[in-house]
Amino acid sequence: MKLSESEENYIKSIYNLQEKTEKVNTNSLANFLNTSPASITDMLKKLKIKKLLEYKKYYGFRLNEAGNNEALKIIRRHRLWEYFLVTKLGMEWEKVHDIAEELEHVSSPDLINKLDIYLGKPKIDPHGDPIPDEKGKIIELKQKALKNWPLKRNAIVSSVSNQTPEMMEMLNHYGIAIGSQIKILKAFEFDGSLQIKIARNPDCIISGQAAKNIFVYDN
Amino acid sequence: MKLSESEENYIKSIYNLQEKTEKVNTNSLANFLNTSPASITDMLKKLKIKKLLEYKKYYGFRLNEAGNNEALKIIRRHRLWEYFLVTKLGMEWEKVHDIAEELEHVSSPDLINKLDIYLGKPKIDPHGDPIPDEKGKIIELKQKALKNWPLKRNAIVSSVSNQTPEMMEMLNHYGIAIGSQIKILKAFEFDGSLQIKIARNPDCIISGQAAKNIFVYDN
DNA sequence: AAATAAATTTAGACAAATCTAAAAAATAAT
DNA sequence: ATTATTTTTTAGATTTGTCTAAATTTATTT
Repeated sequence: MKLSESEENYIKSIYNLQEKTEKVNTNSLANFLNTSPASITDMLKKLKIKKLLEYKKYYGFRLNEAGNNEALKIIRRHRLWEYFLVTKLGMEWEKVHDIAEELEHVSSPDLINKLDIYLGKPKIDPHGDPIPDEKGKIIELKQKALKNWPLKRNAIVSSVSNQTPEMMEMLNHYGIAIGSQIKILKAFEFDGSLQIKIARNPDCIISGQAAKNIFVYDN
Repeated sequence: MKLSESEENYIKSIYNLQEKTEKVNTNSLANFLNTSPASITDMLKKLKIKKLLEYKKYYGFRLNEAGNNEALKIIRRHRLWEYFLVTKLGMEWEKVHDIAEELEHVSSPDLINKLDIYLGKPKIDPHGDPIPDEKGKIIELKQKALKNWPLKRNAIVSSVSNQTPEMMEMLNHYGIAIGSQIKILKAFEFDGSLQIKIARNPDCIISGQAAKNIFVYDN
């Protein structure tokens, strides 16, 4: 299926939001993409016509199987390019996202498969996210960044990727350590910050930055 | 200067056509880009407003210095990606053009400079065309593909890149050999074929395909 | 040099992707 | 169970890049 750059961006974003919630709603997608809710509705109609979306007016939407497959192709391209930028060009993993965002729209399957082979068919990208293979299959990670964890689901802290003294100090302060029980109570879309509950301590708020660096797995 | 993908395509095409003729005209650019002449006029107005073009209504146009610099940046990206596709991903040089055409619009200077370093700052792309450096400078090649040679300018055949028996047979037939005097009398934009004069032989027509593989230099 | 042909530009229309403001529907609150 | 609030959709406008058809300008013929 031939998709415009814009359609691809919507599909990818819906896919990403679906990781956290069953059904996606207009406002959260508008917020995520920095567009108006009206634009979202417009695009939803198009994607529904293209049969990539389950969408009932006023009641939210989600990708159907075809939509999911398209999303996985886009994500595969994105993550392979990120891997390339970090491992071959020596860019820092915090800085490659925007460039991969552009490269991902170049959609020649031959290019992507050759790139995949050249990179040694990596399974995980520099941010710790899995890279779909040519069939769209992704390895199941027990471990995920806390920022990608669903709301209100218990987890155990498995690792911390940015082990600076400042980071460790903060974790200490909140009583977060490897093995801690953790649960997200609320996610603020505005800045990615999270209200969390650690073991039996009182609730606390951590930044989106911190939430990218704390990894957890199922309880 | 921030340019749209479309603007970039026009600028690059004008640059390429300028290699062969002093002033470019509406119809030849329309033909080159497979659009209508009316679309060309529309875009010329925009590029003139952006001060990238010298353009006098009805009398043709050409890039000014700013336009040339933009063109060189786009061409640098295009040729570096072609080099990457051939030398790193193992694609064939006849097949990389379309993909490079898409990749060239990703315009992060940091990306391109890191790619350049990674590739070893190549000076010539897989088609034998020079790659502009970060300042837009290109090495002066005495040797150029015949297809890029200006009309009615004497040249000497310096080499032939596709030395298949079929190719050699044809060259033989026309009396084309290394060292032959050669001159283009007319170029057919439709298929890239050329009417040429070799030494004192009668005129003949060669295909665009052949014209890509015959290299010449100044007399 | 007047008529014809070719090239170029203008006028007006259209699709894609976006917006703002207003209307409609669903949810929450009293 | 009404009312108020929030969310979502519609209506109508805008920008970019494109088109066709008609008008204009330049070039070519006779």
